[in-house]
Amino acid sequence: AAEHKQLDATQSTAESDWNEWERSGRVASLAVCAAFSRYGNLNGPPHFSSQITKKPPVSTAGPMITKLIITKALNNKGLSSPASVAPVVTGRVVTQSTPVTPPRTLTIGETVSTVPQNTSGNSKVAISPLKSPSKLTVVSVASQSPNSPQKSVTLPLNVALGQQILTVQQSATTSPAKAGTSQSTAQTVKTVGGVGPSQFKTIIPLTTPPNVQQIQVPGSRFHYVRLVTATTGSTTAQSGGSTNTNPSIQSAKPVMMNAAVRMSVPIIPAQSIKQVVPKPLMSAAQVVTTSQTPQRLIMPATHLPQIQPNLTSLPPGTVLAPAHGSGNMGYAVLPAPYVTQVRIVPLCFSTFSTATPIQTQARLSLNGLSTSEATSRPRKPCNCTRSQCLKLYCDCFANGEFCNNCNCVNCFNNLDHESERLKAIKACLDRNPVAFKPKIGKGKQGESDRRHSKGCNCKKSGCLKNYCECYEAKIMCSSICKCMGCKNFEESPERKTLMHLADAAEVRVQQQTAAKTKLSSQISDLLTRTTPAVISGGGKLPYTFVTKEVAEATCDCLLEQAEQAELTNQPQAVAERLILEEFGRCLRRIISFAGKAKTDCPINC
DNA sequence: GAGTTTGAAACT
DNA sequence: CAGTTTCAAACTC
Repeated sequence: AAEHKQLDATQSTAESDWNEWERSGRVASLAVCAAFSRYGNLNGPPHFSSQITKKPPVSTAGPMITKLIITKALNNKGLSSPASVAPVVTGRVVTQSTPVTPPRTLTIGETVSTVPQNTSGNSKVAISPLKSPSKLTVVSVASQSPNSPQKSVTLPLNVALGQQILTVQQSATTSPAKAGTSQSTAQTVKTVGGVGPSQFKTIIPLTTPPNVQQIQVPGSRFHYVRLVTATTGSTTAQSGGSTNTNPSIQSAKPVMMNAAVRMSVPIIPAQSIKQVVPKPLMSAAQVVTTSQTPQRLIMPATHLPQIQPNLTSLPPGTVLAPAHGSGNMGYAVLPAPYVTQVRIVPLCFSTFSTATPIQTQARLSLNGLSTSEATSRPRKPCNCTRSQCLKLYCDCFANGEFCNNCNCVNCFNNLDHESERLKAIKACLDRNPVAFKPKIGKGKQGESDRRHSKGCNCKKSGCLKNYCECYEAKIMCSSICKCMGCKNFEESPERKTLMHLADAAEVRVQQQTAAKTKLSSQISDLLTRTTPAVISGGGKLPYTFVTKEVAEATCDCLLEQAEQAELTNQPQAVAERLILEEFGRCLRRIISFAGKAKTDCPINC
């Protein structure tokens, strides 16, 4: 309670910026994934492990914390069984034997439980995409107890908005005997706020120190946070759990993003992770209702603006008390950038120790790429030299991000200087409670255009250079600007000229980029295809004629054979033979034309 | 790449 | 709150 009071004192001056945080995409789009336990083995790339920087995993006999990853569009590759997908219904906690029922909206304090029939000891958590309900990913996990029932949880991530509020908690002391009758043995999914299924947030319990991993997703400008919480001190988890009867659980594939967003989320056994969440900016907390119970984080699944007003109006740091009878947990709301920072070290170095501090922080493996390589929201590296990156001069700091791959000198904007960083954040908020609020927001009510929240103060640039924050944000100056000689208004001819020039330049850059890419591809292709051309008497070998077009045509032929075989219900062996024969014919044709080309072209072109 | 200009942030 | 200083990005050469 005392802590809450303190939080209240510091945050009470801050306006409710939650919506702004979300609008800016700086609040964690919370990735949810589920139910890790001592036997959990959501295996990501085996050579990676999150490095906990502050606290080791805590063994607890208390309520099991379920780890969730809400992802965007997903595919269902890596499913242990297609059957796991079919019965999945969003919005419910279901057992594998639970028949399909429509999603429903749950309210805080409400517990929806299903009675597990199966006590195989494995849980399956189906994770639905944020925006595409048509694709699901099921991540196999194991429950804490080897005897705990098999479950599937499908998170009702919304089709269009993906605003979800979910709480998933699971009893740690599930026994098979009780599993069939007790609600405490079932996972509980709560939708806070009691709104329609289109709007949710994600609530992650914090009863044990969760490990939060910040994930940057290619193609997404949102931050994702993955929570991985150690639930027991058992060391058997890393060996995969001897009592796990479902081998597929051991081999669950990383969650894959589909379409443009392809991301492999390495999911690591909780026990192998030695990471804790850096303390959130608790000085900015606000106690809504006091509670002596553990706190939880509330983080939105996406940044989308149409979020539940009753929750989104809460400022970061808000602590919510639970509804009576809903369990003994409070909730805290905070912006993701101040939640955590991730460190990943290869397992080959060490699983638990010797963090490689800054170099590896905030990098997660995304299909083999580090986030710095894969992120689609490139942030310019800062070059701060004197501010230690702890003042708003630093763009990274101002954006609530840790410095990563920057060129800064004497940087304190990292986990190694977390206390200084938190002090600096507090100082900034003391000076300006909305210091971290995006400067570019919606205008007044009724105004659809974006506008600078404070307005600019330009004097010499005419607000037509990037010195001007309005111009830089590609918005026009407004009445609240105090600029002099402003030319950044709708009818300004200078502005129009600049815009045209900028557009033309952008087109040129795109064209050049495309040309470079094509050229690079062609060179690469040429290098791989022509290397052996000098042998064999100076003539090109036939396979050097396998151009992309030829390869595609060949594939078409093979596919056609496959389809024919399928249509005529040929056995697989026959189908394979047909395809191989077709492949042989294709090769013969290529060789034949290659020979002709050699004959026809005396200069060996 | 070095030096200059600019305006926001920080300070007084 | 206004004036000044500091700072890092934008810009120019």
